[in-house]
Amino acid sequence: MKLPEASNFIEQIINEELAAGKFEKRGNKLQVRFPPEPNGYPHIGHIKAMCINFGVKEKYGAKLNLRMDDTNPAKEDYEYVNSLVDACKWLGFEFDQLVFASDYYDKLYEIAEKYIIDGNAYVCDLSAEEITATRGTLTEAGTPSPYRERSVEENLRLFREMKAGKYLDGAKTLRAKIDMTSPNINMRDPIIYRIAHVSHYRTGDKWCIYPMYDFAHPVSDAIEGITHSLCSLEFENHRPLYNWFVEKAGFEAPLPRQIEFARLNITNMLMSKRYLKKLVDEKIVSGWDDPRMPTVAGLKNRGVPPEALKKFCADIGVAKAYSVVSQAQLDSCIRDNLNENAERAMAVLNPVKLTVTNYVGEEELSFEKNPMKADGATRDIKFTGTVYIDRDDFSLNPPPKYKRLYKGGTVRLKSAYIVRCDDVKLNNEGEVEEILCTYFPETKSGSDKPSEVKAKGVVQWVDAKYGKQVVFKQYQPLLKDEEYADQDYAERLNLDSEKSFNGIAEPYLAESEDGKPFQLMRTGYYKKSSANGFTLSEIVSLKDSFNK
RNA sequence: UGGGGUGUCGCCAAGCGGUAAGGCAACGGACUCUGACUCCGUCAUUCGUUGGUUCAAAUCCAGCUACCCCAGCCA
Repeated sequence: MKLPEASNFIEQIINEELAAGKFEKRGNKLQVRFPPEPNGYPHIGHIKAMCINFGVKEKYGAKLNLRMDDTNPAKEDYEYVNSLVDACKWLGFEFDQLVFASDYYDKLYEIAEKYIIDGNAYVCDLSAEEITATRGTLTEAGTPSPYRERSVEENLRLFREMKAGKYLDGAKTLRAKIDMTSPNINMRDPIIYRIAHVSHYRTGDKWCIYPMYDFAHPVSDAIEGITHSLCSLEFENHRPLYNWFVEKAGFEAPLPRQIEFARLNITNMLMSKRYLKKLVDEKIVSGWDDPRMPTVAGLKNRGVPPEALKKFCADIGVAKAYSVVSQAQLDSCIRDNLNENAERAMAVLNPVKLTVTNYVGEEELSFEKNPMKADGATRDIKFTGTVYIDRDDFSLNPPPKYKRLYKGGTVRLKSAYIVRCDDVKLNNEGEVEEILCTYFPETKSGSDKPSEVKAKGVVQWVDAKYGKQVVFKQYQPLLKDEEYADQDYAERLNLDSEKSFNGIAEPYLAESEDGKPFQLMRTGYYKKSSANGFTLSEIVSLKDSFNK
């Protein structure tokens, strides 16, 4: 059998198993799953998990189910399952089936009865507080529940009564009979079913008992025939329990294997669901798709190409070491993709008038749509000699090596002409009101003739007559706020209260008629120290363009 | 103080007993009608630490140390 080249330790494990013939019985057909709980919108952390799972699907021709781990009716809703499905679609990930843990409720119930019959589970009358108290601590063993030795018949009767709705929430639980003295606290008779008279978004009021994750997840995996159950590091301690539930349920080999990897952290980006939900609920942001959100919807809204996110995930790799990836690495992937694919437009965010005093009339100039594409596609832009340039592109006191415009200096108006600044009009406050220039006809963009006149810099401009004015919606950056951010978590992400986080410092967004996004790339900063090249905040979705 | 994990360049991360890949960042320089892009060059005698095994160790063994996870009827 020819094995694909493993690109991470998980695939390495898979290759070893394949080589050992572990899956021959099932024709070496593998199966994985992406199992979010539909209780929030997926964020960039989910994308990493998707890339890992869909990566196995693509590399090994495995089957992949998108499974909603919906075992806690209190938090889940269709709004979230839709957001999860949308995220997969947008990222171009095709799953084989959309399944729900709640599809398995009947089967899960049957297996729970089997545990009882086999003497592996019992109904416990202890209250939540009592269970906590008897569970022991990290260093002390727990004590067995007084209900631990009930007969199979009694357990079965009680469990059926639980299901029938005879008891109040919290009155009883079904517990796995494992080992109250286990050093692994997860093995100290964990709860399998709890009573909750809560309506479920899919099963309605059919059930008043709901399975716990620790039981439902491994068994769902086994039911589906999952071979590799990939999850994040915090479930490592649950693995023995995962195996216990699968084995005691009586499934046949090859049994699903849980493999854990480190979840994604990015500097200056807070991704905890609790935090994001709070931002949405308290209307700090416009919604889950606010462009400042690290959600898939937010990223999409911001103009981030899905391919850039996949590239990012491929670049950062998969490992078990706790890590915080620098946001610069994400930005780099986005920039690369945008630079390659985005159509260009010129825009000025902070306009100042520039008049070419020796220019009369108007003409059409050719503007390259994307200098990275070899097709030479252009669009026409009009020039009348009166334009706006960005205030940052002119200086009254030019520092050394300044490459843009200043009095007496020259600069090229991109795609147009080289101009020389002759004079500047100031207003009462001493601010620049108008820049007066002379242009050099022979320097017209595209002309082959070498000109005497040279310009070191190039600036963007917008024609005063034909340029479109767009109202930018400028978002306030989200700042670290004790009220919204988990302090410890924030500290680990190197959050600096002085700086904005969640990826955007100054997002400018504008709506257009055709909804087609344009990428605005500002020219670099003079000061290399602050940013050599643009940062993410300078590449924004411009849903309209100037001089279009 | 119990158990489970992890420690390789500023940040990710390969490496799996034969003498430290790659990406991001940074720094030089070339080029440029976006100070971008592109290009070329620099960037770990050293792999948490101390010992041991070996002709040979980041890789094997032992001790130490740091950090992360676990005591929800959440996932």
